[in-house]
Amino acid sequence: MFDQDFQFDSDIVDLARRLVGTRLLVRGVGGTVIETEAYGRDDPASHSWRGQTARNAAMFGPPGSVYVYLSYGCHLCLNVVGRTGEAVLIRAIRPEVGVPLMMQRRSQSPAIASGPGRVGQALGIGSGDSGQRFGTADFRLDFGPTAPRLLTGPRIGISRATDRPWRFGLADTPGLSRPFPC
DNA sequence: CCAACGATTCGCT
DNA sequence: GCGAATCGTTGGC
Repeated sequence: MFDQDFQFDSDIVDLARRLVGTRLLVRGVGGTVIETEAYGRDDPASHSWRGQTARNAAMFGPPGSVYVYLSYGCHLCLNVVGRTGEAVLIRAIRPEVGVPLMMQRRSQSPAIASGPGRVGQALGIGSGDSGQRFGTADFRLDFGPTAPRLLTGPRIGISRATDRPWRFGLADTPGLSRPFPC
C-alpha cells in the first residue's frame, strides 16, 4: 500500500479514523499511528475557527499538507491537513523504524511518542515542516495490513466543543497518551 | 503596545 | 495530582 491510495480529501472525522493504523515515516523514522484527533472547519476548538492567519495558514493548504504548530511555547505538534481548514492531530505512534534515533531525541525517556509533543520531538519535526506534503520522500503515510479496532472519546486539552467524540485510538495498544473512557 | 492564552510535558509533592 | 516552564500568536485597548 502506498501514499497515493490515501484519500486526504474526505470528511475530517473519517480521515482521523483512517489514519489510526497507518504507518507514518518522517525522513525515514517513525511507526504506526495509534492515536489521532479531528479538528474541523466549523469547530470552536480548532485553530482554524477564527479564520486563516499566518500561524494556521498550512491548515488552508491542499489536502495532504503538513501542519505544524508550537504548543505552550515548547512543543511542536504534527497534523495531517484534510479539506480546507481541517486537520488531524497525530497524538501518538508506536515506534517501529529508527527507534534508537527517536530514543536519543527523547533523551532515553520510555515514553517515546505517547503524546503530540512527544511525537513531534521523536520524529524530529521542525516548524519549517509546516506546508510540506505527505506522500513525499520526507513525509510518508502507508496503510497498515489490518483494519484496526478503534476506541473513541472526547478530545484532550481543549476548552471548547468538549462534547465532540473526535479522538480515536487503536484498541489493546500500549503507548496511548491517555486512557480512553469506557 | 501589551496582557493573556494555549490541540503539553516534566518534575516534584 | 499539581504547578511551573516557555514563547509565538492573538485580540483587546
